[in-house]
Amino acid sequence: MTDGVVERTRPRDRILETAQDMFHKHGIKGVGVDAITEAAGTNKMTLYRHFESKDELIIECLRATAAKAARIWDEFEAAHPGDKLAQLHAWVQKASEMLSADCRGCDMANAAVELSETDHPARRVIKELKEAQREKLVALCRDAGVGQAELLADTLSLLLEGARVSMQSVGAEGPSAQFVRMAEGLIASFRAR
Amino acid sequence: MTDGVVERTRPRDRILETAQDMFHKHGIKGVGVDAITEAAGTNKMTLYRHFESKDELIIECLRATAAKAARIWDEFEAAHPGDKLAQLHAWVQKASEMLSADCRGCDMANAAVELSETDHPARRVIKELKEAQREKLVALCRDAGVGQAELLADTLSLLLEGARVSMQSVGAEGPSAQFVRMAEGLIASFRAR
DNA sequence: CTAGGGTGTTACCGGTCTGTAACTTCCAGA
DNA sequence: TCTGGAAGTTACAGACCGGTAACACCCTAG
Repeated sequence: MTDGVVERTRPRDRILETAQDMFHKHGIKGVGVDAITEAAGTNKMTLYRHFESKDELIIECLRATAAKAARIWDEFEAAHPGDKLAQLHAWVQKASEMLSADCRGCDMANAAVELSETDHPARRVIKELKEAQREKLVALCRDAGVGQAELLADTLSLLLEGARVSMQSVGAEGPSAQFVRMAEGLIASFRAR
Repeated sequence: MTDGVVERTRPRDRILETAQDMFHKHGIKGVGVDAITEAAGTNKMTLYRHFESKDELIIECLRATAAKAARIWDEFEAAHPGDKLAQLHAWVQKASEMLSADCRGCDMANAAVELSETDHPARRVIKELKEAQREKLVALCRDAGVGQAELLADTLSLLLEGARVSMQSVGAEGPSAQFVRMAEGLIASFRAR
């Protein structure tokens, strides 16, 4: 009925995709494994045959989400081959599009907030994935010919991270509405030096 | 023994203070009312005589935290009476000090992430408190003689919000380490126009 | 046709959660 | 000294949680 993911895919894939969606919408601690398996059209035993624990499932979801995000970078390269500055502007554009009205923020950042135990197994994965994203943006800024590429990349990172969390507390009409203006202003300012 | 808040204060005050601390450290969904009352040196019945539900306690905690934050603004005025630009720099300084190694971020933003249900009673409170903070920063920027005060205030807001969530995912050595440089650069840039 | 692995089903374990009931204890103020 | 309200205590309800055991099923590869 309302499932949508039940089709002829393997249970493991359905669980992974459903869990990603539900973790994103309702938060990690807001979703139980029972609810995930039911929405995925399967059952708890099958989940535990493929994932040794809920924590393991969380980690796999984060990896899958990061992999999806990484694919977007390929689109930038495909749309503007070799033109790194255009790709940087495309990044700003894409980022602003993710700030839609019902934005629930970055899954990795949200997970870091929810999983407050410093020794939670997902934390090191989050750190790794976030650092990889950071290096990508730094490289893009550098290849776009910007001086102080690290500083620009870090500033843009914080702006986006802040916009995504700000949306959840004050909504889309808050400070995050000005994200494109801020980001483009920063890029212009850094390029002028 | 390890309590520290037990003293001769009223149970309601001890519960409120303890709950603020524990919600901040472990997250809202990561702390049960039993744990709060035990740490506060009281019991569950007393909690429910003073707060009609956990949600109500959450809201009171957020209000108390916001009230504490508001008091910091008075310190700025006391330290630099009438000098709004100096107060703005003091804000940057104070903000960066909050980005210490074990920073757990903004309680309101964290709550917004954790309480994903859009109709949760705490959500409207979070929005109100965050909007009040925003207006304060806008007024400070304007009174400091900055053109486009709203844009500067919103940019600084997003930067800080981003820095606080970034700390939780990648740690203090990540992008948030450059917060002061970014903020001061922005202020200088806006003032130059 | 048959064997076996992936899957579904049901029931259960021990623990935790919010919230309540009924009763006792304590202490301050009259 | 008496009294009334605040606070503590114990027990419990009802729900949900992550995770497991035992068993039935079905479909495909040989």
